[in-house]
Amino acid sequence: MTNMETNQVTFAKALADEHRQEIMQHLCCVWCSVSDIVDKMGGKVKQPTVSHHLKILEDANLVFIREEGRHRFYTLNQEHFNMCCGMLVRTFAPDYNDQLIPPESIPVE
Amino acid sequence: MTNMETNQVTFAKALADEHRQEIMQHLCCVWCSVSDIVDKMGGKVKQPTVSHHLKILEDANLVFIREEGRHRFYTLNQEHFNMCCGMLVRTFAPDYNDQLIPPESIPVE
DNA sequence: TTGACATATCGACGTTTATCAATATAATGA
DNA sequence: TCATTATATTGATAAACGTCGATATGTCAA
Repeated sequence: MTNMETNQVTFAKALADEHRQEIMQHLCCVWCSVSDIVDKMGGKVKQPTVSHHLKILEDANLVFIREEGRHRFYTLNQEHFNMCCGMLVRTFAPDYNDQLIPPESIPVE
Repeated sequence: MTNMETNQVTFAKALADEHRQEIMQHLCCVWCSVSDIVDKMGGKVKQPTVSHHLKILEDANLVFIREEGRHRFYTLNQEHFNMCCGMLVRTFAPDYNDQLIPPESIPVE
């Protein structure tokens, strides 16, 4: 393993495809089987392609997976997604890192 | 123009390369000429490659450019970077979107 | 005006990636 | 058991991408 890429690059690569982002939208807040996603993609891509994209999302830790019989259900891992975006902002937009304020720092009235 | 890609895909593609991310780090909070960057990359890539990467960042609106004589200075556009990350979180991590609160929504005491 | 410097562009090359048809694997129901 | 369904894997193909040497373009200094 000579050329291990960083988390931030893995994350960016996972997002760097139109169809993959559309799949991610379909998996946001919802559990879907592979064939569900194929249907939702409306013929734009075939089943093996969807499986391929899901594998990339899985390798990037961007989906949770639940196996049930012959089905495999996927949903978006929002927590990890949020964490990656946080890292990106801290790395590449440090001037804006303070512009969002964590709720616990706000005094109750 | 049949196949215009979304902002979020353009943004992700711009980040989806190890060397490009390293260049972005070198441009964060600092103005650099092209040859400055070539030097900072320590021989990993040549000048035409750096120019190529800078063009991709420029097309993604991720750098500010200042021309000065025969030099071209670049620096990271943190505001746009931050905005893109915000869009991504709203799109793909809506459950975490409320965990950070914009300052203007907080009443002064 | 000339030569050196800074950067962008071009053209070629090898690698990576997205895609699909075909097939393998595995679970289900008849 | 057997046909069907759901998904993953394989192998092939084309397109996209990163890289560099060579070169074009433009600026500066002597």
